[in-house]
Amino acid sequence: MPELPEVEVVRAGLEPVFIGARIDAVEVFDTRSLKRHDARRGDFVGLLSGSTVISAERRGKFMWFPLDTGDALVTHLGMSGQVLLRAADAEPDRHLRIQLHVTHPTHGPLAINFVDQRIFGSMAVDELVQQQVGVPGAALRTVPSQAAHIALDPLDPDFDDDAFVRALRKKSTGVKRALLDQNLISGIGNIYADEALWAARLHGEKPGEAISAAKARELLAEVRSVLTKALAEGGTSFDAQYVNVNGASGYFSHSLNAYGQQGKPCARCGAEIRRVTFMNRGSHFCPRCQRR
DNA sequence: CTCGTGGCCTGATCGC
DNA sequence: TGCGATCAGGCCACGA
Repeated sequence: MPELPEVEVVRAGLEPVFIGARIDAVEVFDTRSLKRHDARRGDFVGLLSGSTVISAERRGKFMWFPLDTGDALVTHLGMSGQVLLRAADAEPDRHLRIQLHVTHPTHGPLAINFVDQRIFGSMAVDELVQQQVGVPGAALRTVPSQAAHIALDPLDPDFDDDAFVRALRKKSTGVKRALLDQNLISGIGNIYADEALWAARLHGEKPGEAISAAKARELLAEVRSVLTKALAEGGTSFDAQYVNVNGASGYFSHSLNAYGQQGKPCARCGAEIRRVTFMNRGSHFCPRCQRR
């Protein structure tokens, strides 16, 4: 459920208290939350203990926190993950999977709780690698090896619009599948895919190769618009002290035009929004505005 | 190589 | 009241 805007809100909220914090101790309550951690690189707890966080980064839905050891703590929220900032002596949260005990130079001792009901998310310690990605001539990027295959997100200044349009227009598969392909464009999940397709008046099952270059650029513009609006709403709604992204209450649901709107009139033409199952997930669209 | 499907996972909800 | 089935969808492994 957390897509780019929600993940960015978490990243930005953690940044001021995480940067400069030393990780004193780590408790893993459920090893399933370490499924993306490669144990051959070493013990998760051992690799983190005693290290200091340098920065807070994000690409698409991956977040990572480079450490003074040269590695990075990688976090993916999956479907239901949260990173909750708590007082050091706070009561444990429900579904607490991993807890970091940290000390920050000015904020003092804190607990950082990785909470994840459905365990689609994860934490890992991974090595950082350098890569060339994005528009030609863009500066080298440093990224965890496990996120190196993830494309830049469309809000990244180095995102290559031309390359995206070319790649989309070579695909025989539906445009929604392409929007959800994190190797092509990152940060978009089911909700904002449906929203962007509605705004661009595109049916999600329309093959990429059947979309004109102009329409592809329009879609990209709508993707950016949807993500930017959600980011602006999310950025104002969270508590600076406690970061809390929750699929139910934290979602920017009051401004949705397609997702979850089945049975309601289309805000543009009044036709009834439909919901169908596509790619094993719900797809919401206006049958009049969005023709296949 | 591209494309499409199944599996992981828990809790809320629904029908009987 | 209880119980099984269904649904939600992030990513990845795998097979065609």
